Amino acid sequence: MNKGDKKLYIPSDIERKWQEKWEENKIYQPDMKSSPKPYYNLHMFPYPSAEGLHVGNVYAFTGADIHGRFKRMQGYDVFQPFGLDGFGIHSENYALKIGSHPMEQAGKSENRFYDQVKSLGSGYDWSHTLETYDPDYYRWTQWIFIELFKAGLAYRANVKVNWCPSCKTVLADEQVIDGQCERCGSTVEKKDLEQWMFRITEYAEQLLEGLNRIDWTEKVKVAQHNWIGKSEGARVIFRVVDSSTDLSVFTTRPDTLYGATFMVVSPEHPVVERWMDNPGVREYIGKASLKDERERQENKDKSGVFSGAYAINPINNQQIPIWIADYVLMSYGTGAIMAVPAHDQRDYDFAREHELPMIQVVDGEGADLSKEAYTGEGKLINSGEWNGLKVPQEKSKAIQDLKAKGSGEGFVNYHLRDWLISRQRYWGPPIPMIYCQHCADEGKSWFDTDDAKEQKILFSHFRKTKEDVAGWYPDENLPVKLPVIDDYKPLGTGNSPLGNHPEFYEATCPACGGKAQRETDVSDTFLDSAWYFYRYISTDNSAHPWGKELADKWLPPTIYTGGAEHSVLHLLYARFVTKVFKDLGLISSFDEPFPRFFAHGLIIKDGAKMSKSKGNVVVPDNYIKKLGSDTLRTYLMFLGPFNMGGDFRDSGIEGMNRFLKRVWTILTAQTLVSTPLDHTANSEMHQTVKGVTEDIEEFRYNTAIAKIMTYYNYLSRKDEVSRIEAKVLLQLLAPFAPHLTEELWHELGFEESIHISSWPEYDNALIERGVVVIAVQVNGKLRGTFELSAPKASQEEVEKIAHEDQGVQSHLQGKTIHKVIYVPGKILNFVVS
RNA sequence: GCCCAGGUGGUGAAAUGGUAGACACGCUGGUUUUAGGAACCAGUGCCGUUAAAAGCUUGGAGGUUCGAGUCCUCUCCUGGGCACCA
Repeated sequence: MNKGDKKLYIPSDIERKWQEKWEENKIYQPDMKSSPKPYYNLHMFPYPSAEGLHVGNVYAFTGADIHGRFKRMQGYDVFQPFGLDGFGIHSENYALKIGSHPMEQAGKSENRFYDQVKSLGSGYDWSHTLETYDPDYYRWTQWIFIELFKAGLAYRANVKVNWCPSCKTVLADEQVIDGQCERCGSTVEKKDLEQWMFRITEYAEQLLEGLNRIDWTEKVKVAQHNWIGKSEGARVIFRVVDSSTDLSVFTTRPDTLYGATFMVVSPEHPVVERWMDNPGVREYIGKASLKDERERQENKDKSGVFSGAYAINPINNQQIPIWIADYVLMSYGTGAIMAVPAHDQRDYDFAREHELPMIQVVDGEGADLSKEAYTGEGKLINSGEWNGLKVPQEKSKAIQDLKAKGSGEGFVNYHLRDWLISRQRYWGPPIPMIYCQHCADEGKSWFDTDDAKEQKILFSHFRKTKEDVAGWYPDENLPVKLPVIDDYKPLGTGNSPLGNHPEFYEATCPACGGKAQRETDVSDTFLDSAWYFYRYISTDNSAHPWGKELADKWLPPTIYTGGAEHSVLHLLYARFVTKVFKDLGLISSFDEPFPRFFAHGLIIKDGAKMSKSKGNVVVPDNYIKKLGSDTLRTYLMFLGPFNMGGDFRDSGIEGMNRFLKRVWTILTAQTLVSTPLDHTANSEMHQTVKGVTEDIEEFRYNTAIAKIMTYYNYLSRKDEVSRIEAKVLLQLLAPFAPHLTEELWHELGFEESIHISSWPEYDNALIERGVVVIAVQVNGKLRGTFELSAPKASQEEVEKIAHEDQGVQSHLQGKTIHKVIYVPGKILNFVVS
């Protein structure tokens, strides 16, 4: 290369070219069957927004791609797939909005999205793509539903669902924000509907325990921990006076039972029905049900009504009144509580409001019941034989006594609820179940069939579900295809649009052969995304969702990267499904899907989250066209640590483009020499390799890039750059700027791709510098520095030189030196007075 | 209220307890260019100064240490999540 044949860096000239070459040469396609060092580099697959690729997507994909490229150069057989999470309410709404059929729209979005992603130049294996709306994919989603059903983990229940009166549809919990519809802002109502549920609560303990064994971003683990929300306490049974009914409550403080002066049940509690005609009850229930979710959450006032009934406190046989109040939620615990106003602030407030008695049973420091409830620790008083117990430490004594009396037991309650899987929507995988009224009338279900008895089912283990599925049979002729219908708009009747299509729902009962009906709901799209990473490894397998042999080799994914916004839902569902697979024997070697998960940060724009409504969404296309994908990628990674995200600014991206141009120039505009490196050059190079290697390993891409820049700055000041220096510079930069480095790599004369070349090694021995700078401090303040050409010099020698320094001298003058601290090769501190 | 994550120049940010501000952006001056842009060179925490020196500086207050952005205690502020969870 001579100055004469200088060529300019024009990204559009090289990026497409290399992308095609890479695909042609299959450099990102490991041999799934025989790769000796499998490394499954997974990142969260996106929802293919019709607006196209978002710069936040680019950030997430690039961060994962850099990791993959780095591992590939380190000799791993990196499998990095890409796919689309295309089913769901977002896509459907968009289709509705623009008046195009979701299925048609999916095809368009798919093409556009794949094109855009390809223009990023990431190292994906494009022969293993998947889309959740592809029948070849969702047939297995349906298969999984059936597997869960057979295990007794899918059941039907009447539940309160979120209902948006304006959009006339059911919403998922995650689509309700502060009690309002995320799209139109209407206040969400509750509606009773019979729905399919997954018994995720059966796995609450396992899901909690597993968190201890996985290497995840800490805050995500904490979020899951809180979501599962384990609390340990007791279940206590209260007899209702003059009735054969019992009221069971959950409490974390059974030790304060002597202080229970009344009970409170939720207005939705079934027991309330029998008190409806007592004074004020019907009126209160009516008022409470008028309050919407939001009011109930926001108004923390303590309204309530006396039910007219009394209960017996099992520990002292005292009669206490039963109240009905909406501060007790039907959805947590048993929907009824024992109120201990002296030691629970909410009960305290309620007692004050309604002039109910209060008995202090815990005596501790700072207790002042005239002001507030005392919730701290202390000794029991007014508690009969429990007096003197240290609580809450010794609360197990209370549980023991309750158990002995037969009026309670230790109990663990979880915040986690079962997973509501039904959606009355069109754009999702149909739930593959068939319902037979005839069988239902006879109380029969699939669990009574010979089929069921033949299959080794776990039903007995998960008991209590059978009655919830009477009349239901799985349809194993998969896929149950989603038909193309024109009236796919949500009905708002609690029925899916498929419910208007007899040609879809009419079926034959697999058991009695009579007329039966297909389920017309589709499943939650979180089910699609709970297992997609299993499918990637064998997208063309038509006999099994993933294939045992490949699963043993490639699963679980070596690393998973994605946004922390999926901390709870997606990541929890995937863990649940995996644990079920393990219990069903579908997988054998692991029970956690993501042994390592790294949560990346969020890209914001001018200090604010990007959103369509704010009009500050950055679309990457133009940047790629104008400056190239390499510039955009490297710029995004330079913004800050990958786990922190960053603020997108136009001015910064130009700067990154200039840096890449300079790299281009230094390697094309001068002749590379092949003379051996001197001591300094070696030290600089090995130091850089070490630093960059360690930074990439830890996802500190920003400092890795800074170190590459520093190295470039060093090279640019040298009279001549050697071939080995150029080679290393390109290799270190290759994961960030794959096209530019590939082009220059070939200019250097290499035949094979830089991306499958071996990552440079470093030698610690060569890093040591010949000259070090020693900082001299007096009483901890910097007073001078000097160069030391013998880094191993003794303290005396160093002190001697330090004394010669003018600045140091002036601060030592007239002072007594008490102590000298020397950190070899770094710092010398005189302690004087 | 509870739980996370953060507070460092004009900006994004760096710093195994050891020279705070690496690396960039921006800005200033210069070279080059018909001009603009680009490229290259020099400078750039604050205060001060012709230039230095001295002084100040990691939200605030204490503490440990020869030495603290970093460790400890208290406190203020910002962002995010959960929230009448019994």
